[in-house]
This record gives sequence, C-alpha cells and structure tokens, in this order.
Amino acid sequence: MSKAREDGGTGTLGKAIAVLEVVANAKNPMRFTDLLAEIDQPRGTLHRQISNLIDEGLLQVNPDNSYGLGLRLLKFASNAWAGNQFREIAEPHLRSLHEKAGETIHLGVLQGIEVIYLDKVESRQSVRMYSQIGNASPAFCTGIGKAAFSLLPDEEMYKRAQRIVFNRYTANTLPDADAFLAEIAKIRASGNAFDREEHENGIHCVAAPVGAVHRAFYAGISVTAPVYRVGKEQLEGWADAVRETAAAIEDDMRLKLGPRG
Amino acid sequence: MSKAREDGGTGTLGKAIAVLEVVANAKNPMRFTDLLAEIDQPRGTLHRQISNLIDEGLLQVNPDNSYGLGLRLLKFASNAWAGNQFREIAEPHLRSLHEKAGETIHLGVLQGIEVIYLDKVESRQSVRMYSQIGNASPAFCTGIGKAAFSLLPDEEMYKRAQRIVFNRYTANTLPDADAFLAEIAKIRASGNAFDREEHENGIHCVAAPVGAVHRAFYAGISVTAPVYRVGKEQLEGWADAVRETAAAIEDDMRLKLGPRG
DNA sequence: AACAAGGTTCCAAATAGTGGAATTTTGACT
DNA sequence: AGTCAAAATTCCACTATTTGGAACCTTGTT
Repeated sequence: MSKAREDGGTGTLGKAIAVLEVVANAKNPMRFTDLLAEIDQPRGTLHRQISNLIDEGLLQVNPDNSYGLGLRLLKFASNAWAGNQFREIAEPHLRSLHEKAGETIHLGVLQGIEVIYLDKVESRQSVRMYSQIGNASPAFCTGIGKAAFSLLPDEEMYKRAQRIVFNRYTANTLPDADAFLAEIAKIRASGNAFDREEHENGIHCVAAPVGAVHRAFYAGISVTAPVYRVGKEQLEGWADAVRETAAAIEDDMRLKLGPRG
Repeated sequence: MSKAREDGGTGTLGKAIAVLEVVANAKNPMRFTDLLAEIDQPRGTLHRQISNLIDEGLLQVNPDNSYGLGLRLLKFASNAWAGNQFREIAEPHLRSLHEKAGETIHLGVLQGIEVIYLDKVESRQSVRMYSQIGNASPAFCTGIGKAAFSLLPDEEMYKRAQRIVFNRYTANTLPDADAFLAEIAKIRASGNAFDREEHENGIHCVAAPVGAVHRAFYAGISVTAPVYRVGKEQLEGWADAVRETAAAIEDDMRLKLGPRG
C-alpha cells in the first residue's frame, strides 16, 4: 500500500475528507489500524474523526470492522449530478456527437489530477451507469484528462503535474512528467488529445477540451472505441467533430449561463 | 421555503455537512444570502464554511453565483456504491424477485427519516440510473421506508417519528404520526409494508424489511407497479415472495459477512 | 487462562473556528 | 455613464473545539 498521502487541505474539514479519500482509494478493506498507518494522525484524533464521519453518514462500519463510504454520499451525488448545469447543457451535444461517430461518448471534468466522468452516451446500455459515471481515472493517461489539463494556466499545470504518480498501465502509458508536458504542448497546438491505449490495452480515444478558464472549470469530451473495431485513421477522422462539439458546448454555456459561464 | 433546519450534528464537520444538506434540498438555486437566511450562522462563519467546502470540491459556484454540490461527491458516491457489501449480496436476490414479479424492484436503506435507493432492477433500462439510485424519498410514505422503520427499536422509532414532516403528496398520504405509528404496528405484525399511492398517484408497492438490527442497519426491498397495470390483489399476491426474498438476503448476509452481518 | 493486538476513552494544552463590524464588490436604477 | 443599495468578502480579538499522549478496555488467539 503506497503511503502517498495528501494532507487534508482546509483545516478540520480537510482532514475529515482526507480520511474519506483514503477509504475511497483503498484497494482492500481497511480497519482502524490500517487507516492509522495510512493517515498520520494520533490514534485518539483519528478515532474521533472516524466517529464523526460515521455520525454524519459519510462513513460506515462493515461487519468485519473495516470501513466503507457511507450511503449519505449517494444522496449528495445524486443531487450533484442532477443539478449540474454544465452536464445538462452538454447532454444534447453529446448525443449528436454519438450519432455522428456511433461510438461511446464521455464527458469528464478535471478534479485535481483526476478525471471524474460526468456523463456517457453509448448505444447499448449494457453496463450499469454507476460503473462509469462518478468514476475517477488518472488525468495523465486519459484523453479527457490530458485535454482538460491543456486548459490549465501554466503555473497551475506545473503544480499539478508534480503531484502525478506515473503508474504504468500499458506499454503506451506516458512514463514521466517530461513526456506528459510535451504531450500537453501538442494538444494546445492541435486542439485534440488522444489516448492511444495508454490506460487500457485495446481501447483508444480522441478528446477535446471544454472549459471556462476564468471560472477554473476544466473539462473534456471524448469518443472512445476498441482498437479492433476502429482503426487509428478512423479515430483521427473524428477529431474535428469532437473539437466542434466541444466548441458548441462552450458556446451554449455562454448563451445559457451568461458571458461568465 | 420551509425554515426546517437541523443543526449539524457533530461539531465543525456537522455544520459543514448541514450546509451541503441545505444546498442539496434547495428547490431553487441558492446564493449566499439565501443560505444565510436558511442556516442560522453569522455571515463570516458561513462564508468561511462555504469557502472550505468549495476548496474541498464538495461545493461549486455556478456562473450566477448560486451554489451547487461539488463533483467530488460523484467520485465518493461511485465508490460508496461499488464497495457496498450489502448491495452486492442483495443484487442476485433482487434479480430473481424481478423474474417472479416482472415489475420494478427497489432496494433502499433508511438514512435518518429518508430512504436512499441503493439499487433497482427493471425490465427496460429506460431512465438514467442516477435519476433513481441515490435518490432520497421520505420514509413515511414509501413502502421501503415504512418497512425499514418497522425494524427500529421503539425508542429510536419514536425519536425519528417526531422529526417527520407529514407533507401531503396524495389523498392517501398518511396524515400524521398516529396514523404512521399504527401503520408500523401492522407492518411488524404482518412482515409486509404497502405504499398505496401514498407518495405518487397511480403508483403502489409491496415491501418487506431487511436489516441487521444490532448493527443499526435498516433497509427494505419492494416491488413497485403502476395501478393501471397491476391491481390490488395481484400486488398483495407478491407479498410472500417479497418477504421470502428479504429473508434470503438476510440469510445470505449472515452467511457471507459472518453472524454479526 | 493468559496474552497480544486492535479499538476506545480521557483531559489539559493548543489550535482552529467564531462572529461582529468594517470594507469591497456587484448590479440595478436612474 | 453615475449613483446608490444590496450582496459578498475580509479582518481579528475572543473562545469553543480539536488535539494527542497515555491509560484503559475488548476481542480474538495460542
């Protein structure tokens, strides 16, 4: 278990959320002592933080004394999703892009150095929604992630890039910050990001950034397809359509949310 | 706008979450002053709390300066759902109940005086998942809610019952605590709860409680159907199957999670 | 039955949150 | 454009809340 902790940001609340984050990212069930090892806080303190989180319904105790995220979070997320203006505006554009490309469309926003998937349009609703929406993936090896990153002001971009841990998911995964930043430069120039089997073997995608930079809002959309069905050329052929859809979403936001949207 | 506030439970964290709750429950977009009116805290304090929530990604500012829940909640919820042992164990049982009844099956857990929907099995996946899973409904006018309530120890039940606001959703909605508690008594005797168009006109359901009382875990399952398609008798005909499924889930939990499950 | 590991409680000291008031920004109306 | 009221933000002495070390229980194991 990597001891890659980020100290909670803002005071007491930050520390509490940091506990949730550790529980969320844990690969195997964590009991009290496991959390204690991961989060460097004194026993008593951590214990009370956990108690509070449980009282608030943000954390749960499993029968084996391990912890899981609390179900109150579901209610909040349901509201967060339903009430999200950006998602609402983007949705019809995603649908029309899906009609053009015929492959799966994703909408994701940058949250720190991760991409959180906000919406998805696919032909056959085979998989449960929750298996994708709300999922977080590393930004550095996904099309949307790299696209969104390319919108960041330089200073912010370097700061976040430093926090990235360059796990090797496939042979194509970008190995380090240099490769990553070079890639971002290309994306800024072309307006399109690609994920060429960098996160998952056999899956590639074209993406484009969508954002409202002055509001520190960084997102992206993508067309994702399996390599066996869609070749490199065909994928690249969608690049313009993806960029145009991204632009249409931005226009629509300005229209519906005012010039500051 | 009802000024029905519950003061955050546990210290600083509770107050912060109370803000999220207000934003989540708000019908129309809330700006700073609106929140200030709803949450009785001094300006400065509320302002900092909001700032902290935004820093943590739990709250967002919309272009019109109103607040919405932050997208970090989606990631947490996605984990909460995927990692939920109860949901995982219940799922196959829900499917087999669906095969028997042919109508929509819900799984929900009691959270305070609300039911949060954890899973759903229906024939045609017509509606987006998020529109149901994670949704919260009042416990007092839903089958699952009343079923779960019937598991509560008396003291706890009375305490929670006092907090219920008996909104009238339909002509059949239970009007007050007396009617509600009488209903609970019937459910305890029979093992089944019904929602006879109490929450939504034209929709009724049979439910049964599922729980692990010594772990303070109160849930329920239901078969829901439109009145025009499924009559009262047919609905009542499923009561046994629903109860048996509930029992099967409880057994399975004991088996897989140990006797304390 | 005895032990160790995991989990819980306590309380003086320190830190982080509070809240009233002053300041700046926003936006509505001449 | 200019003026003004309402909304949003910042500030800082005060205080309540969190902190963290150590002692104490509880659970499961040899």
